Amino acid sequence: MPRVQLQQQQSTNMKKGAWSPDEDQKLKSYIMKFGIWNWSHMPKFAGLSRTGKSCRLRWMNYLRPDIKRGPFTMEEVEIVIKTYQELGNRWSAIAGRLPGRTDNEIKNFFHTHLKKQLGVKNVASMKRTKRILVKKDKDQNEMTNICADKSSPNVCNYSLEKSNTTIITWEENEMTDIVSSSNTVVDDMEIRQPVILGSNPEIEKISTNNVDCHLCQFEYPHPCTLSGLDFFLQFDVLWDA
DNA sequence: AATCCCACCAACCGCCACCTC
DNA sequence: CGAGGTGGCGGTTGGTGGGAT
Repeated sequence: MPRVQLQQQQSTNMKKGAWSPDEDQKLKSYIMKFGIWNWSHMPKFAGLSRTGKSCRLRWMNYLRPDIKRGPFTMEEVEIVIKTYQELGNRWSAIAGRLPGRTDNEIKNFFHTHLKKQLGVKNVASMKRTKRILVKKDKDQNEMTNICADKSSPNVCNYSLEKSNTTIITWEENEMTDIVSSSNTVVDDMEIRQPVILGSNPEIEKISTNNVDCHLCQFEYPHPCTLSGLDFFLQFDVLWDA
């Protein structure tokens, strides 16, 4: 049987939805006793009618003993914002810097509290962010065909071989715009290599004097000295308004 | 009191990378 | 080298609760 079909069949026979306290107890006690050996096969040994994926998610995001619950502290918010600026939407990497917090929790927090303020408009742009970062991780000196969406007239398609130029997304650029617009908290913004946007939905807004030029921005990660906490506090004010 | 709206968050889904055979 | 299995990641969805009307 094809893999996808098998998965679908297994999926339909499995329980879905919210976990009951009984299921939680079964999974927790099984893992405490036998450890994690194989998520796919564990459920039936634990007496659960759940997929391995579902069990893994429940354990990782809720049942793990080292999970930290409750509202985010200011320090944690600062780390989230800083790391997002640095890494983009790599939630697991961000979670790695926040002991006890899960990627899912951080992602939810970001989407409910920070996304609007940071100007993240759509999923496609976030996917681009990921693609760029993966490429950078593999080869710091090579950036090729980063802007994949050739269907849009506003989307570029560059090939930059061994260049110091960095491509950022439109949303990252907007973040930079937000930061740079605050004179009170930004005290040192050094312009280095030009940055080419991955996508610019408002390309016609480009001006020639670089004041609002979205093609010439700061190196990514830009050397902004604005702390994440200040950044958050700014938005806190906006939320209250 | 009823309804609507919205924020929150747990959970699901699809995709991808890695590993093993 | 390719196929299949598994784990991990990120986007999205749907249920729920609380506030507003």
